[in-house]
Amino acid sequence: MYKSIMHSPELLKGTLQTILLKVLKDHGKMYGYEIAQRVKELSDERLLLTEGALYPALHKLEAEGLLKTETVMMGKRVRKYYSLTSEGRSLAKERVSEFLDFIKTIGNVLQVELSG
Amino acid sequence: MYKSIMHSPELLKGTLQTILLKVLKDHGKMYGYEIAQRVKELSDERLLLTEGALYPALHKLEAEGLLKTETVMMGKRVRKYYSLTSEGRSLAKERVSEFLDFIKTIGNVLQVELSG
DNA sequence: ATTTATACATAAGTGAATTATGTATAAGAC
DNA sequence: GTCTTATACATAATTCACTTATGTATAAAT
Repeated sequence: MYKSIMHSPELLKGTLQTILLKVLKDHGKMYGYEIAQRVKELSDERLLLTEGALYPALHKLEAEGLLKTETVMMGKRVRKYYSLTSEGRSLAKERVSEFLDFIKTIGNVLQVELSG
Repeated sequence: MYKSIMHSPELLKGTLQTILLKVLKDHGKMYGYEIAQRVKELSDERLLLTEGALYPALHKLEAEGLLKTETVMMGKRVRKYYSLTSEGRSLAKERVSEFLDFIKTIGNVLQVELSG
């Protein structure tokens, strides 16, 4: 994935950036693989980020100045830690509130109750 | 659109089918333009379905046997009414529950409250 | 010794939607 | 009476996020 177990992978489109930003906001400095694990855990195995989605998305956010990186050698293995820049932090906030607007709007159209 | 005013049009991807099925389930036999108007109204102007998204989506659902059609001449103008088949009805139900699962899962990952 | 987990990366392909066009009738503005 | 807007359908070209597939390499587990 960013796929799977969720029956409608299409629904997930557009949420990846929001998830990356918010998870980094909540958990601080993290490396790619760690983010994937955290998301898997938080989603109760429902959201499995694949490398093909994850890494390009992180690179893009970095290129846009929303994330900053720090590469660390763990023994002989490379780890690239990502954290939010100040712009990243404010975008995280914005994206989450957009997501809440989005589900409220769709909820109205679908006429469903959105209670936790 | 299926776009616009909503700041993150990306989020909308994958919800169009669900919306079409559920709106048809709730409002019965409708034609394309009418569906677009209804969605606009239900979303308080936030979801504006464009023809380029709407008609191909309806055609696809029809081709898959989820919708049936009835073409009517209104004076000299054509109107194509769509309604759910029984498979369409059951898919509508499934899609809505998938959507609820989806927002619950994403809500957990984003650690947000989803109260109506 | 072999499989699985950790850890990164990128290229080719898909498919839903966007953007752009096209056709045509009816109503409303002025 | 003409011009604009609304009604009502349709489809082709393009975009771009994500999927699928592949590649490299170390470390742990069985």
